[in-house]
Amino acid sequence: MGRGKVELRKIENKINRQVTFSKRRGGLVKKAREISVLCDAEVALIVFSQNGKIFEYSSDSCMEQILERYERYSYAERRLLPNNSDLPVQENWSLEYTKLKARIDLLQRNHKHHMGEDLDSMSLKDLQNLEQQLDTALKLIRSRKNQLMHESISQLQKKEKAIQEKNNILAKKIKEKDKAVVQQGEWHQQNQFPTSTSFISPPHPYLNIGGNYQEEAAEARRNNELDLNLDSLYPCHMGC
Amino acid sequence: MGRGKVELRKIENKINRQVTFSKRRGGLVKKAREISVLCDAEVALIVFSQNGKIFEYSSDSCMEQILERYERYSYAERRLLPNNSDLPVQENWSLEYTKLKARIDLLQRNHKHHMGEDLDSMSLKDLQNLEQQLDTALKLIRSRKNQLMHESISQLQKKEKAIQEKNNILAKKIKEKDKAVVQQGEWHQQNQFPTSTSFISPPHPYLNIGGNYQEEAAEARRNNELDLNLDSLYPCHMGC
DNA sequence: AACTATTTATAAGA
DNA sequence: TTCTTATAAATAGTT
Repeated sequence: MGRGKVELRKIENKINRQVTFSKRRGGLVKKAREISVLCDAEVALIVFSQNGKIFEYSSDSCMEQILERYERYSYAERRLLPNNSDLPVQENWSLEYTKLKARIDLLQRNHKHHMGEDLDSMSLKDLQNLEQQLDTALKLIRSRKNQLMHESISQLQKKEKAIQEKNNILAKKIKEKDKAVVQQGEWHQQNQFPTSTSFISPPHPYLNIGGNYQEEAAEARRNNELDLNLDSLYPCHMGC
Repeated sequence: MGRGKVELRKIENKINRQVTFSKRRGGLVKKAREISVLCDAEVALIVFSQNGKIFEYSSDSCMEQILERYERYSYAERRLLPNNSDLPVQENWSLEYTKLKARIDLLQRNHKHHMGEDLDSMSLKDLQNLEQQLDTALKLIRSRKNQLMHESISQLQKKEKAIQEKNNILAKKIKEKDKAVVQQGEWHQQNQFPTSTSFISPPHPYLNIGGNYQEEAAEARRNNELDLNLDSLYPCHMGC
């Protein structure tokens, strides 16, 4: 719009550029105000001119509030932000410091709101927003909690089943051994006075083996009891 | 620009408002891009639609960077002296920096958890804790929200009552005037044919006055209707 | 989502 | 910077 069509690229003439900036800045702010009024929208506009001068517009509520709202919203969208582990150079220290301080302020204010504090400064709309956000978060948290608990339960049930099976096997073996012992006893009775040879009977291997099995089974039962309370599983999740 | 001139105030029709928002949002972003390219400016634009949807534009560098620049600027502006006593005088800047970074990391992690993100790293106990915290916060937030709404309602009711009283007074006045008119009419009937003098009756003053009162009352009712929707009260809370 | 009559923004010139 | 003006661009109302 204007006497000539304009190409969308940097205006080379410095004076022209400055004049255009000045004019268009006014237009942009006007349009921002219009959309905010006409459509009841919340608008924040920040413009830095080429020579570092700042211009800003924000609808009804103050800029800080809109930015805070923005931070709240955009958090989900923003993935890992550039985590510059490299320390900035010495000359920028005070600037860096101020920047970090500001960021901490913002995060702390936000955190207070998430804790239900300092709500007096919030508008009805923001409150509804925050409510919805916390509600969603709470659902996610409860769902995750339930998931963990279900995992614990099913793990316990599996363990219980495994131990029960082991017990059954052990019990069966014991029975078999007992039967063998009884048969052995009958055989001994039948051969109580041997006719031709006298020898010292060695300690019967099966009896000892049987005894070992019984002890093992008892220990398994003890372990079972111990393992069947939740504590043994919690450390996986309770730690860290 | 458009078929008709548009007044600078909220578009009442919801559909229209939404359509206008959509169109103007596009235009606004386009203009923001244009000024940033043509004039080599840094621009950040954040728009929240009435129903809370977010739209953003930021020139070349990312939004976060511009906002940080803004924070830095506004922070510096707030404290007129950029290098004031708030800055630590330590020579050990790097330690200070690391500390702040750590604090930010902590706050950010915390915030994510409050948003229901990154829950996998949390233990069952931590989850239960967080759940309780959010639950408490949610209760506080809802309570504050309700308080605001109740305030709105009672304010509206007060307003309604005042207007109703005004209406009653107006109605009473009209009745009185009507009565006066009727009496006047009767008086005229009694003196319809004067015996001695003939004169032209002037337009009766009371008739006009009565008419004025009725108009006033009608207007009051119209104002009543206009003022009784919630929008007129929201700005008290919606703004900052 | 397109169209188009208008209004509005603004580039260039003064 | 500000004003003017021709013209490009945006958009309100309509289909």
